[in-house]
Amino acid sequence: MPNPPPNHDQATRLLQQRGASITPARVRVLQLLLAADAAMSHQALQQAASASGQRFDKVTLYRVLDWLVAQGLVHSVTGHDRVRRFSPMHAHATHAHFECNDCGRLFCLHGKLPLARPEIPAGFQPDRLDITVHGRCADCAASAH
Amino acid sequence: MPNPPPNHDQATRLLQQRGASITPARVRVLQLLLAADAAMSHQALQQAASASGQRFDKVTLYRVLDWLVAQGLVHSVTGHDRVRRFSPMHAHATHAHFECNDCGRLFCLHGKLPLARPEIPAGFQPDRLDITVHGRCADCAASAH
DNA sequence: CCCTGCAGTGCAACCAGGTTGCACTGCAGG
DNA sequence: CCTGCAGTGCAACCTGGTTGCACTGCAGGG
Repeated sequence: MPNPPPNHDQATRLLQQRGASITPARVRVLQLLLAADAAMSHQALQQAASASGQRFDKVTLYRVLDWLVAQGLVHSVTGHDRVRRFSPMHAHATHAHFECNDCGRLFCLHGKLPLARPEIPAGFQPDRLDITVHGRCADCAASAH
Repeated sequence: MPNPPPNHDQATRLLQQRGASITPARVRVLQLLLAADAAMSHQALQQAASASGQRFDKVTLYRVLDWLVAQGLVHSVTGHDRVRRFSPMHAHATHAHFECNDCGRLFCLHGKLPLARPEIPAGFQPDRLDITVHGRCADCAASAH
């Protein structure tokens, strides 16, 4: 590797910007999330971390993730398998997700969105809009052709 | 009450249309769902049923619900509290949901929708679109004003 | 230098939604 | 009457997630 650690730096920088204490668990989790192409479940994170030699307790992971979400650095999505998955919060106001029917993976879609809202009954106060597209991800579509 | 049971008839009729065996559990569950103004969790269903004198095992409920979903009579939504909630499937192709941040209840929105799709990366095969509006339901908004 | 306090971590027990395996019931058909 | 099968109930189980508590390491104050 020609240059310093990949998104380790970015992860550390993001944490520093928050003025928060920089612990190995936080750096590693954020780093993994930044490198991932799909949202990661707590379990995937634990495996990925321990595969690279850093073993964290699941409680530590949950707490780190809660903390990251509270800091606004990460957001969580619950798929229909009832498992929370996490991915780094990029700077788009509203964004959609894609959930694969076959492998269950969850991706963030970055394209811009149709911003029309559905009709809301009287008295309801809308706040945020979640859009999830279900279907087949590129990998599953390819392997099933 | 002037006329025969409320949506008991409707529930029975729907089941008959499917040519399926009509069991007390199926009728009662469908009846409760038809009467509800918000999507019901399995737990809420169990309580509601046993409050009206019909006690069902939770396994029975899960199976009845699975069956109803498979029949297309009911659909399930998973809120961010990771609990599945069920509501009768009406005849709208796409429809949105409203999830209350305060009480966690889930409502189906019946109005028509903006049908534009977000941009999908190459290779992905979209299939179905889920839209969930988060915010405060009428009750919670009123009691918090 | 020791004492205190506190954030982060790990371990173990726990909780709740959901599933599985199996035995029981009731009914239709031969 | 026997057989088969759908529906139901019970109990054990699985898993994602939470809670309580003890341990560690470090910063700040005497």
